[in-house]
Amino acid sequence: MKKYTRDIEGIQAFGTRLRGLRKEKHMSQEQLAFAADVELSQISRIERGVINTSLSQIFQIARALNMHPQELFDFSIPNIEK
Amino acid sequence: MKKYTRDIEGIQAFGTRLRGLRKEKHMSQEQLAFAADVELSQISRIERGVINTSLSQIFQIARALNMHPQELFDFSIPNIEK
DNA sequence: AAACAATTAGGCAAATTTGCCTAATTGTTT
DNA sequence: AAACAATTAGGCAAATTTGCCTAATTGTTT
Repeated sequence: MKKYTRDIEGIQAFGTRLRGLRKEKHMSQEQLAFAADVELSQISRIERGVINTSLSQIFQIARALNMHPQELFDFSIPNIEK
Repeated sequence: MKKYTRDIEGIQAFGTRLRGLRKEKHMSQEQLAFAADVELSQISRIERGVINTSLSQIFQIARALNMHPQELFDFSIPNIEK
């Protein structure tokens, strides 16, 4: 049996961060989805941390928010200093 | 027919960045793979930009390199200021 | 409270990733 | 050049993501 381990905490932290940034910009999930060319339901899944999204969607979403991908990762990681 | 568009340039830039960081740390792909708990062939695919890897593997690899995920995205994005 | 907007939930199928593997190619050291 | 290490290439199957969709739930405004 294959193991598909994943960093659940990181995925959730990312989702929370995304939600915060989207709200700061006063965008609805639908607006972000349209701008990023990503499905509305997918934005919802990412923000809730139920999905392990892809590098490409990270770039697409960052661009839709008009920010650098690094900003999406601007939260603390245990035992790692930025 | 479904379209699975992707940001090829971003994916390749990320791979190039990862390779640079790994070499800076004098690690082989095998060492990085072991430390990140990601398959060796997967590291190879990511660095070559042939695959659109996941958020979780980004976190796993960053941790294996002992750095914040933001560092993996430390390259310029057209028309976006950091 | 009613009406509306926004978000969540989840099913489905196709596309893609990922782990596992072996072989081939390329790079490095003696 | 030979020997070895490192990387690339790619096939396969299972797991997962993603787009597309409809319905249910939650939040907001009047």
